[in-house]
Amino acid sequence: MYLMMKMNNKRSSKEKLIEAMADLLLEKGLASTSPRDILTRAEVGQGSLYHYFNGKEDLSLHAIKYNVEQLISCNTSVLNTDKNAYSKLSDLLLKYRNINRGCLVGQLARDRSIMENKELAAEVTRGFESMKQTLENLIKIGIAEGSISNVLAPLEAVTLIISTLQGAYISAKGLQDDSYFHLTINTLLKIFIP
Amino acid sequence: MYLMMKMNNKRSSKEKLIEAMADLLLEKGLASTSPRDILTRAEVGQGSLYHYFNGKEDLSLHAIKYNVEQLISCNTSVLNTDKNAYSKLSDLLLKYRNINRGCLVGQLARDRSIMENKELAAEVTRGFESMKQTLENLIKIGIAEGSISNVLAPLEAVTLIISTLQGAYISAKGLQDDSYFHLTINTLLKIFIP
DNA sequence: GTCTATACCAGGATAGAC
DNA sequence: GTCTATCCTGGTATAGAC
Repeated sequence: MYLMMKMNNKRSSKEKLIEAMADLLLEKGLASTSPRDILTRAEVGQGSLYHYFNGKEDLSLHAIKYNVEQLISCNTSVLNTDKNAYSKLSDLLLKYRNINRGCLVGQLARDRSIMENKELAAEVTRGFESMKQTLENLIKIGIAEGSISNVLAPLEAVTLIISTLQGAYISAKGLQDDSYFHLTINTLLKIFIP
Repeated sequence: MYLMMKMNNKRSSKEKLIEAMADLLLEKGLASTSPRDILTRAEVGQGSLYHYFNGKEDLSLHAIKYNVEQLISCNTSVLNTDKNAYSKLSDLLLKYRNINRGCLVGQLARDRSIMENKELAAEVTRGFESMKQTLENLIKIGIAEGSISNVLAPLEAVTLIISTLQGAYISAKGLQDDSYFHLTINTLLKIFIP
């Protein structure tokens, strides 16, 4: 019965609001997203927003958590394959990545309005930490099994990977040429070929 | 006489406005910077803003140009030393870089309001192209003189460097730990040791 | 050129009916 | 729970005096 509710594709107004906001945070950012935008996207009335949440920032917290969970579950599904560590790394950096939408947590970290709010920032940091932990484990396994080069220590490798991934979106944006995203990631991967 | 004016530290209202806006774009971004913010920072009255410029976005264009010129002249001064190419690369990535202010052009590329305006975006892209060209020349010289490793082709190297630099700011922000900025840059530099 | 006053609109939230 | 009406504030720009 409870499962039925979750599986039902008729989402509640509350869910619609969270998902709409989660999208909008990636698309327009917190400051530029107005209540109007949210209501239009969610297809619910204004009453619902203020019934379920204490305003925009409160809804943001739920939306950010939603995005972080999405990222984590996405990463988990990549890890649960039987490829070698290097292939998994490649998948993490290229699969499920939409250059227009940007990184699920990176976009949030770049949002000043979000990072200026301690509560919201903490949630974003949780996402980054998770990503970092996931990558660190993966690198260690890769080095052990020989599919990933050991030129860099795991922590160095992880730091480089996360930064480069985040920056790849920005370079592509700044140069106004999306091909730089893939060029960057492919170059990055090259470094880890044993 | 004309030089006198330029050397005079009594800046004109117009210059004050451009410099104030240039700062604010890095600090708060375009959308979150209001005319009030600008006037306060520039210490000029409201009349001046609309006398010299056609509103906020027009002023932004001048401010962005100002920042791009700053970056270029900054880079030029690093290149005009007699260190080897590797040392210059290291200086470019670490000197004159303020983690709180962010990259002079990277911050602008991350600003949606800026990049949505074709004219403003073009100026930001000019800054990126300049950075890219500067680095590419430097890498080629470094490879030729033997101070920079040739494991990566110049274009690959440049792409990786720019992306990683930009992403380093974001990782530090997302993880809420500035030490990741330097860890990232130092790891990046390691790759280019011959 | 610079100032003050004014106007207008949008963001964000509240109140009370249904 | 959801809707509509209303309200307050601040961003942005204009007008006209000096």
